[in-house]
Amino acid sequence: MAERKVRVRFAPSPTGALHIGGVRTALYNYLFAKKHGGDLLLRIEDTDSQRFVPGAEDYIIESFKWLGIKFDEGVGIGGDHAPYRQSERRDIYKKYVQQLLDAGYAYMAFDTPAELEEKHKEIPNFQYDAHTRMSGINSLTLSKEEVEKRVANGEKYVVRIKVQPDEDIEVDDLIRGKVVINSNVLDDKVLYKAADELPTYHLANIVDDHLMEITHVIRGEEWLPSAPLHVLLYRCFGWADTMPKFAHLPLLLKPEGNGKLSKRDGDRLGFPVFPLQWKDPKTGDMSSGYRESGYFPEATINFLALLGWNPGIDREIFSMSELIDLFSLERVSKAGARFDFEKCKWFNKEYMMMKSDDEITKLFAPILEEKGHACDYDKLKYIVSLVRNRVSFVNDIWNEVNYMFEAPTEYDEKSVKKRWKPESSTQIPELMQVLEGLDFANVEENEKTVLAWIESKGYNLGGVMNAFRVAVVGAARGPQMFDIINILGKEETYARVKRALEVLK
RNA sequence: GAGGGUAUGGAGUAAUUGGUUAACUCGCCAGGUUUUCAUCCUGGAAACGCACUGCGCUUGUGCGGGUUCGAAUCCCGCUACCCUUGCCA
Repeated sequence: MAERKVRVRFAPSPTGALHIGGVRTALYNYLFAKKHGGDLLLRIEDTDSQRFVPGAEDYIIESFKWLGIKFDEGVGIGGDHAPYRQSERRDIYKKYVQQLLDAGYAYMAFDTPAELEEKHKEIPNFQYDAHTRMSGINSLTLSKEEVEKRVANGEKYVVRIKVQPDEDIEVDDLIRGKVVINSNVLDDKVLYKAADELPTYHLANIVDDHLMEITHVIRGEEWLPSAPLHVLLYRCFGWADTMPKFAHLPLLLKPEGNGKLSKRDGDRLGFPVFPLQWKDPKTGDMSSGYRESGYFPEATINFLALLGWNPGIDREIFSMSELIDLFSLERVSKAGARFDFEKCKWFNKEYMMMKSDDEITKLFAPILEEKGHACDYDKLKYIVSLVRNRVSFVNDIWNEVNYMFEAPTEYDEKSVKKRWKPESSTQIPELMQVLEGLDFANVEENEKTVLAWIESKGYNLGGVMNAFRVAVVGAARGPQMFDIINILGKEETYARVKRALEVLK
């Protein structure tokens, strides 16, 4: 076979917000494609008319835009293989379904859902397959005339694949090696529904992957059991020689216990499982997103990349281009990866520390405004520079600087107990006298002066400064005191100390 | 029930493809630095069992065997968990 250009796809269903596991699948597809100079396509698999959710498609596109995962072709971009929305490819599927029917690889089945349910009840482990299909109502058991009559009457039927029994089907998986399944355990899966004139996933994904010249199918582990069916379909169509290679990714597991990570876990444990905030159009339920929670897209990507894959080197912080460079399916692990939210936060903090003061200040400015405070840009940048390494999120900065904008209304009990000593009541007024003649903007000079004074008096450095801190801030927190009073200014500092002395005694 | 997949400290994972003392990161604990917090630095516990600050062991990569001079890596059996089992994807 001639060397084909690598082409992979991410093919979500527009049934709601994009799950973070799906994001990781898309990421691995992206990394793989870019690593090999190939293309990544975005295909929308909306063949289930029942589960379609308006807005989901836009949500998906916006999510990837935020994350920095760029598609080369697909919905929202276009390309040579359009349309990329399966609901717009009806005629294509119809043609291929007919091909299967004509070749005898598939048949029409008229059994109603109720009839099938009945069979499930009657026969234990019932499945529509080689052993049971002859007792069904289908084009294999009905006369040609009867079938035609039913179709002409507009009777709803489905097309099922006719799986040949007693055959070992091999699936070569790039991550798991060879997986063999006997065709006896496969059922005659529904390929097409006449009711909405749409194929099911199984048929649509094979037809589209073939037509779109997909070379590698990288998808979640939940697809592994149906992979043999897909192999069968490639054979039925005569496309076996250009069949894509498969790679089934390990699942993202709940942080504790077992099972797939779900939306509920996020709600329950307090972390997002969606890239962007999502409001369910039906229920109105809000789900938080990484973006709104203050995660940087690069941090989210970095964290996700290392969940189920590792580059084999002792480093954890990687840019997208480094990830592309390092990525390989061989280093994807087989076992499901438990979602570690703490690690995710750590990543964000690392990225936070890599940002410039300007970047962070610009991100924080609107938050400050929201809190009802205005601040000169340069001053805000100065403030941000003082506290930025104490938080993991830009959103958390407010909690570190609120006292710079609002005088304390009460004093933290623990801090007072530990830091406000009897001698503080005399030392602090003395300190205020020392400060009186100083220019608060001269931080270094002031520090030098005050430290010298403390030493000359034989006071304890920590004792004086911490008491001062409690008086001004209201608690034992914050950056260096001389920076704080510089920001507050003389007037405000004196007012706060005065009040503290009255309250704390 | 059936079929498939997976298994290394609490979590993510590494281990030159059979090579000796199971590494790294997060988290946790302690110490140092500091004007509090954070950063930073150093150290530690943590992979088997138990009456878990300790003790034990037939030293331990889910469990039990086996092959081998040597096993997390290979073989056999088992267990647990996960996925699939829709006219969903």
